[in-house]
Amino acid sequence: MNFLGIDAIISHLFFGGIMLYSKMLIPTLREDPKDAEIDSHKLMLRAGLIRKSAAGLYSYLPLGFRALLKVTQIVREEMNSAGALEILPPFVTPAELWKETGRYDTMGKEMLRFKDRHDNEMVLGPTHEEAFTNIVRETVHSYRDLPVNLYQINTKFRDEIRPRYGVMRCREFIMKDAYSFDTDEAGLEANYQAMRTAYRKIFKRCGLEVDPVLADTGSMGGSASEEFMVPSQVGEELIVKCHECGYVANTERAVAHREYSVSGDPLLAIAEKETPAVKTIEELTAFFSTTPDKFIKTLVYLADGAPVVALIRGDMEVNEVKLKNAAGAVELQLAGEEKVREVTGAPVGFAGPVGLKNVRIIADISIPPLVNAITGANKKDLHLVNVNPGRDFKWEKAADIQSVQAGDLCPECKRPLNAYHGIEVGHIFKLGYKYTDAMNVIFLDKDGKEQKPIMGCYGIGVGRTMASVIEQSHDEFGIIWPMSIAPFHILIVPVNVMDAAQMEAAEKLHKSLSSRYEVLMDDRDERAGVKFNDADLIGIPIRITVGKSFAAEGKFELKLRNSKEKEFLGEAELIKRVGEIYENEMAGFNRD
RNA sequence: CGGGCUGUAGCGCAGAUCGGUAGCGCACUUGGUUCGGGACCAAGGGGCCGUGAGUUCAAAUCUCACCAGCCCGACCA
Repeated sequence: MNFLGIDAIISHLFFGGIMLYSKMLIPTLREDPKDAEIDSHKLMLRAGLIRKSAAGLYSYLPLGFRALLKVTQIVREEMNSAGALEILPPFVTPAELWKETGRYDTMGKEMLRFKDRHDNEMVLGPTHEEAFTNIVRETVHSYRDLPVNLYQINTKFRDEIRPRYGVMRCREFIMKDAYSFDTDEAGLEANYQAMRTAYRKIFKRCGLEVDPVLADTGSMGGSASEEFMVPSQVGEELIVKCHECGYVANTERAVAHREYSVSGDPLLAIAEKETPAVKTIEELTAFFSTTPDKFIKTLVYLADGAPVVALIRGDMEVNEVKLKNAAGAVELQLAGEEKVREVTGAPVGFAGPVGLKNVRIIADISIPPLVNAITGANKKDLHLVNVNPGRDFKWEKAADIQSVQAGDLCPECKRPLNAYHGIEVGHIFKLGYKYTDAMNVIFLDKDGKEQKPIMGCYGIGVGRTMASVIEQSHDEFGIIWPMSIAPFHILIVPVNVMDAAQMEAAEKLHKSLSSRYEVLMDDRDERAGVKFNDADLIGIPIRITVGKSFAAEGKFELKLRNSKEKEFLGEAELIKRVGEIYENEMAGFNRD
């Protein structure tokens, strides 16, 4: 074989050869499997792309595996051309690495730990910052070796509490993850932007519309971070977007523009007010005949086990991710009734910041400007009026801990924000020095001085990307694959395999098209209806039928999966037309 | 881990109230008729009724325990 480049070789290895439906394993299902809830999951099972082996564990069958490989190949090409280097580290990592950064204790149960026969502690990699940082620590010692951006396309395991939606959120999954190391922040910025651009190309080539949205950095740590979101009703993330100026952010970290008018009213004397069984903001608003923004809502949380009191204006909701970050906590949850009583001395509904002792208080930025506010008195059936922040209570920290919703104002241009659900298919982070510090990665700069590299990391859920494509591109009959990741480009359907002339023509066509395209031929002795229905289900973009029109006038029927039109063409015209369609579709994925 | 539900053939389900040793549709095998949108006829194969214990002459069915899976909440690509 000529040297064609790694990408061509990979394509050849996986996709070469003449493919017959009868020799494939495509176990299509007529009925929806009862466990599948969302369309992509149903269709992946029905079209014979995947089979489940246990909760959150799936096998990719031939058709699904081919599509998956197409996605990984696109990822690989774009990563390579962005200057990243592919490596293959082990899926199992020793616990010591995780202990170095402290994540062995902070990662939680989604990280599956086990011991080998020598009693060494091991981890099934849920992510690979430590492993990659370690490789760089061992191999990179000079600024001349930097920057590097290493990546893998490899199995990950996260012992999800609740796997669901098939391959969309499973426990074992394929992920592309890259880790960049730079000498300085400018270098990181360049790598980050290169990845951002590569990601847009990757998803575009997969036929997906994505939004890069501002995101929370979560347990990875770091400063800037963006998620690549596929808008979808089944998405598990809530995104707010401004159609005016383009501001897009995950609600976990979105901010809203708000006016905090400081009234010139004189501060009145604090006073108790009996409020028998009046607990919710709604009830209180009615009871005091005022508006919700006059109240200080007081919520008790447990941050890593210790109680934290969050204060927010009555007309707003606390965003727990923001609060968690403000509190510097790893885990955060609303405290139970007993804990509330313990901290405040009163039942739920009567908590307030005045007089609270020995507990951290985090106030939303909406709190300090309040004047003569109303809040719980930490006694049953009692509230306080004319409470003034600063005078009557203090707080450890004031931070933006408020939830942002559709209708709130854009922080950039002050127009109302819209909200939609999205599937997170990729995530890019600027990690900073978190890992290189913890693991003491050193290189010598030009002046021979010891420095630490600055890191970024960049992930793509490969299986999830594939599922998102199906979620976004299907109809009542089945999958509609984009040409770029379809398991085959062309499906040839001889209607009657017993008809020698038809079969001969179909085989000849199969041979001549196979040199340039991936062609599957449905040579099964099945009725036309069965073949057409399976064809629609598995969603190959180009369908060529050899049947009636061939018998009558020697013409092939050309139909595209994404259209209802049929064309009837002789062989030469057909081949030309297929070429046009293919080239045109593929070019479309690369256009800006 | 909390709340709700389900485990019977490869898939979808019935049978359970009323205990008597398992059935339907699809899929599968064979033969025939059919043949452009999930055909028909005939004959077949396939089940430790999730696991274990208990009650009983007898358990898919009643009791208890366990296991697994699904849905709703906290984790995330």
